[in-house]
Amino acid sequence: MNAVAGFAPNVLAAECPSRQVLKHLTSQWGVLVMLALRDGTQRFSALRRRIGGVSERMLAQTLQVLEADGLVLRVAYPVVPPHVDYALTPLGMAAAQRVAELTGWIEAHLPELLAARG
Amino acid sequence: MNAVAGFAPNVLAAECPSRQVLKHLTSQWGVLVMLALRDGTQRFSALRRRIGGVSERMLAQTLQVLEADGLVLRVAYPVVPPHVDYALTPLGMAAAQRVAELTGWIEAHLPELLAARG
DNA sequence: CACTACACTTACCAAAATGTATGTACTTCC
DNA sequence: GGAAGTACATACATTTTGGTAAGTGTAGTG
Repeated sequence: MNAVAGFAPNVLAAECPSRQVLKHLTSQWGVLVMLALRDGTQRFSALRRRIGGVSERMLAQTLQVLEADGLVLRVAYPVVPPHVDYALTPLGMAAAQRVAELTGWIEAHLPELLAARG
Repeated sequence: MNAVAGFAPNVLAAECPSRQVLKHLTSQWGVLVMLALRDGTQRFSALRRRIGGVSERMLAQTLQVLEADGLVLRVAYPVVPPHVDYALTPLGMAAAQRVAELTGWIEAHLPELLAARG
């Protein structure tokens, strides 16, 4: 399939660039941002209210990282007061689905998980 | 289904206990440990060699947290030199599957993800 | 008999993640 | 006209995370 194969990405390898993306996607706020954005385009402050406990600083930073990875799309309207929309790119939607499956599983099995704490 | 319903776990809520589990599973080394353990029971030092870049300290710590969550099973044989086996519990296997789907997706779409960096 | 392997633990330190507080420029609401 | 909302940036402090190095006790390996 890949004409320029010869290497296969592997997250278990320390030098593999996939590690970086993994870190971004599985960062504390990265996960929650992706999740929140699954419901569609939202503004910065809406996201902030939606994601419990996130600070402005962390939300801004996380969105920038995710945008740089091509997972999140940022659209700023040059108006006052500022208006900026955030949404998932097609790539981001695919990633967010996997993230949602993980978090969904956690939520569904939380009783069992908590029961493990003797 | 749930006789004692009245609350639904939601990772977007700051106080929800699911947040803790999420943090453990998506921690830098947590992800990789779960992934590595999918191949079956392994010993500490084998895991250490398998997971690129992990230190003894972090591996030990991560395994303990995952064990406390009921995701990883630790079996120590009282022999000298020490022999300890680590494996996924049934719960852990289910979780690891979701984790693997996420990392698998990242690995598969790494070219596109890296291309986003202009 | 020195050395390595095993599966850790502990102490110490550096680096990264994160929170808090503040400022911005302007507009709408009360 | 004072307050709140908007989407951040920036400086500073703190918390968390992670690395390094050393120690443990015994047994097999050269």
